[in-house]
Amino acid sequence: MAKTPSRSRKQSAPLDIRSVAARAHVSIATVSRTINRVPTVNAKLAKRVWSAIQELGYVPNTQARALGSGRSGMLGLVVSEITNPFFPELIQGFEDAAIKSGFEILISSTNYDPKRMEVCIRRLLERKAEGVAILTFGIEQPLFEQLAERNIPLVFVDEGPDRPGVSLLKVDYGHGIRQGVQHLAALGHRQIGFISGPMRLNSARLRSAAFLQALEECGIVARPEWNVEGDHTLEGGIKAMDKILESESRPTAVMCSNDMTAIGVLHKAFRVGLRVPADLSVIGYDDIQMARVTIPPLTSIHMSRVDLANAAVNALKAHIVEGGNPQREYKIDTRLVVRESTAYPAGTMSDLKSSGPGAGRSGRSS
Amino acid sequence: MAKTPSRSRKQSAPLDIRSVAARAHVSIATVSRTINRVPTVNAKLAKRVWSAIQELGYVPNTQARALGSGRSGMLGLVVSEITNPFFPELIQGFEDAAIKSGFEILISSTNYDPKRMEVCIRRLLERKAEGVAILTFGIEQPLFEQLAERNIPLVFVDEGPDRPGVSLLKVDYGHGIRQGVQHLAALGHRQIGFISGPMRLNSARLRSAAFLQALEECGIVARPEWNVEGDHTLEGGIKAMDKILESESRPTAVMCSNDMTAIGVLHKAFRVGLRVPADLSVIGYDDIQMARVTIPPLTSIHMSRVDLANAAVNALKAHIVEGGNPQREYKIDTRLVVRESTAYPAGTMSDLKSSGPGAGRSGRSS
DNA sequence: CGCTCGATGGTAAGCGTTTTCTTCGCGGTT
DNA sequence: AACCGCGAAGAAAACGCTTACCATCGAGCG
Repeated sequence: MAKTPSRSRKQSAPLDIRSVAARAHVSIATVSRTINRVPTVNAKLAKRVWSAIQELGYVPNTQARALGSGRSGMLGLVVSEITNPFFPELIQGFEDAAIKSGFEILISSTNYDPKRMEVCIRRLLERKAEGVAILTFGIEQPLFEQLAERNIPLVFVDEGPDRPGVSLLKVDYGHGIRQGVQHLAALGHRQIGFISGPMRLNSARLRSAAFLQALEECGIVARPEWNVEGDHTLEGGIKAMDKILESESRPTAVMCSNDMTAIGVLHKAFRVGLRVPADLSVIGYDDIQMARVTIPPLTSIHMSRVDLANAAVNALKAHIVEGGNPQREYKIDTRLVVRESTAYPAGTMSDLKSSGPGAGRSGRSS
Repeated sequence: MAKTPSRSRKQSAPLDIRSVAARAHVSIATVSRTINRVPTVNAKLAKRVWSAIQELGYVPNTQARALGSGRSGMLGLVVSEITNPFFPELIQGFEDAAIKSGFEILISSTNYDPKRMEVCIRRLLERKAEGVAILTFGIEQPLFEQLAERNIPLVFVDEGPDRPGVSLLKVDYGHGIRQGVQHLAALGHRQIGFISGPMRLNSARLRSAAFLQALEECGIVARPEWNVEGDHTLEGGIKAMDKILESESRPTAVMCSNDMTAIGVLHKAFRVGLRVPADLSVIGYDDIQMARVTIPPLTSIHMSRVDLANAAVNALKAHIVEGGNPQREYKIDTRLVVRESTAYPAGTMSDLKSSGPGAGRSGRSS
């Protein structure tokens, strides 16, 4: 296959569409049409063009393409922090979905920093993203006004401005959380704590609210001192657990607003010698991959990254390619995944083997 | 001036450089120069231009810019899999460094899939990346020939083709691994296993080799049945540990080629009731954030993502902006971080409290 | 006082595509 | 046989910006 004349040292040929045209003895218009698979080009010519492309090793210039066509073919994806395992999984899904729909993606992570966020937005604007998914689970919406004003299709999680072009991914936090609380209640827990995410994120507020409601539905009274604000990080989980342990009595179970927090809690429990789940049951949220291998494996509420990503891409695509006034909201559901960080509270492991949905193994407490 | 008045009617303003020029009563050249901070523009004019930009909310079109200037301002970053926590941390660092140097980044993850890799490369080519860092720790170099042929500055880890424009990040695996082995040896371990990464990755081979050498240096004999190939994933770690446990005797310590593997090992140990570090010491590699909160916290060999990222960006920058024939290799060092997954092997915790570098707490073995 | 020179700002020629508009060739009507 | 229509390919005009080159103008100098 060594077709390169081996002497192609310096800049040699510009290697643009023109050279392909010359090589194939057609006009550049025909080359362009061929590349874009316009059906009207004669099969014979097309073949010549493809060969020329092959032989020359020609690669079209995306920038020029975008400029000429006015279409960048890019979707923006804004996430909060790439180092939280939840997001890479989400990014992966988004990328797959985007590629499947013929788009490329532009990733930006804001690190919860408004300044960075502005930079992100500017970049998306400059690069002429055709649609942007803001999956930060936050409320920095005002910042995205610039995008909305330019009529760029947007998709937010939970809530966003009511404008044409803006879609919403409505996560049903309630369902999973209710399942979680019921699971704990069925196991016999009555003392349940909650570590929320940063309350400026509405996803965190919604989860917190869902928790309180579920608690109430189960007839359990919430104890404010066991309801502490975390920040969705490992350290935040540790600190929050610290706080909970400071209160005079401690809960028999703790539910967390995300898995990183829960892993922090697991760690803290380990530090202070609390056995999980014998002495303390822990439930996470998100069900990241790591949850399967924590010690013990973490019972968590699953929120599908793939569903989320697909919904986001579909929402954007609906606006970009189909146009019109498509569906505005997309439901994302959540569900409890029982593993081994939850069990009967200590001293309760009587003989109610029958109850407790899915809590097969119980505590290895004495 | 107004030679194309028929325009102003259509869909609002085109909001291009022209409109800014008009608003500021200067030529588009001046606007361009102002934006690019060419020093020869009169301060007064510049100010007018900036105001106009501000008032109009003008945002330059990157594609047009790239096309006009022939500079895309993009650096490509190719990683293996974004869902392995090591990489997001690396990406973060790379992005920060790139931005600091005035570049934007284009991320591609290959998922170890040659086909995906080709797509990545094509994308980098199409987008005219000015330099590409291939931080996959693998050996898919042949695939990157296309980039090299087009004289795009490249940076590889460990080894790469000896061409002008190609830089190498030489990771000193030996140092950290030797420290790790010595640490284990000092604790009294003589039965040490190793779980490698996929052997097609040369980083994995190098680590494995470094381990064997360090072992020899310490006068410990390697046991083939304890030296198994993993794949740098959680599941891989679990499976590999499975295999090790199948052998008739088991090692008192296991070293892993990365932290994910080690976490898998921790999990497996938990499953079969082996206490870490009392019954089994475990050492990871990479020192990802998660290593601090595993149970027990993981002793690991630290390889700085930030150093790696900075070196990569610097290497590329050296070629792109400085040109010439800059430094080809960049050293990245590694070092042991002792946490709590390593201790005296069971039955050895005599009274040698003094020895054992940093192994303060020993097993809580009986 | 006329001339040259150095700053500055403007004009216009690209950059590599897409896409509209033309042109051209050809088979079918009348 | 002249004419139409039609489909396919070419010519050329954007696309929004950068930048080489040129024009202008005030100032310094002989």
